[in-house]
Amino acid sequence: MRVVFMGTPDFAVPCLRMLVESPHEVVAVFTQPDKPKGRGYKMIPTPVKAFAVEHGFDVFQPLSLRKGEDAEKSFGILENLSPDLIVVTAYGQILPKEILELPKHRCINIHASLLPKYRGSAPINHCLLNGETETGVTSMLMAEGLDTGDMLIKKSTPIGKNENYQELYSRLAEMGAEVLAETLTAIENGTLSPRKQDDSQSSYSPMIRKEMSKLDFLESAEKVHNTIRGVTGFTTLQGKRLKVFKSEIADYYNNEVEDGTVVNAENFAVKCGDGRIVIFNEVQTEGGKRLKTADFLRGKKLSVGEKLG
RNA sequence: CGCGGUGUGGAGCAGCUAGGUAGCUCGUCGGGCUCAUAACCCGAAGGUCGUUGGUUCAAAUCCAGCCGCCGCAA
Repeated sequence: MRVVFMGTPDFAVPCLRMLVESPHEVVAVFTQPDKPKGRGYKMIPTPVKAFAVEHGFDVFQPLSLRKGEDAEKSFGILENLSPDLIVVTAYGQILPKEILELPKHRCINIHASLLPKYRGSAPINHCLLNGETETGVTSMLMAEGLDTGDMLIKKSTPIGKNENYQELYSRLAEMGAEVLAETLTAIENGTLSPRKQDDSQSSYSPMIRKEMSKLDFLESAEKVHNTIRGVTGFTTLQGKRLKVFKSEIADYYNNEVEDGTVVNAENFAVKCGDGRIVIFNEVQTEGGKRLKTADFLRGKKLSVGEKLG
């Protein structure tokens, strides 16, 4: 099949790689425009673009597919390419009806959740924030609504108790490629069996806002832990910003100190609102590297009784 | 030219403000103690102090450029 691929972040790369390794022909790659990013406003290509360029694909980066000059041009390009299928995953743009109906086999989307739950742009984060124990990847036939299309193939996986966003993200990205492969096979064999989503069971996961990652030690240890896992928590230690990447919940309690107090300086254990303790396992201060707590504490003096936040 | 931090033996840091013997915690190696241990004791190896140049009798430390890593912001 002649396939057009649309995707933007790392999550989409395994799917594109899968297409490269398949017998299908990738005729074009669409990705979001490069944006000035990082310190000094350097222009950074999207991961999908970097991969696509490396493999010699034509890359298009329209500002919008829905309106304006770019949208018209893009539609013209797609018409000319006359793809059999458009594969979309984590592209970051909504496709207009004309495009959805253009390819012979329509457009399919790879989404990182067990639909109809966690529709929207940040399913993985919200899954972790809510302390889900299972998630997965679903492929669907794209419809006009946001992630509302009929489901094709769904794979699930348990979520580790202390698994964080990055870990789950990369697992699901690989799983996405598997789901895509199976979906393509089904399309070729004509064995697709689209299933409608049960809208009454649906939920929506909006974009992550900075404020969501601020740790609030008045909350329960579980909530704090889930924030760390889902969106990488941050707080303040000795006047400096401290990011927390990994954590676990201790099996003991402490109701004698204020919330947010360090109760063990040897493993960076902090008391939370419900009296339970969260242990930080991987942290980073501004200017510093990301470190395992053991390494972090070798150079940083931390004492019991210190308050965070 | 967005703001700021940082680069010191294998790891994490101190030392730099007021230039002049390279320090701490840990790891590694050797030995000892112990029924035994990631515990304890003794000892050893290992560093062009990111890089280039400047100031100086003397630079990890002061000055300038370059490179790398990171926080904020976008």
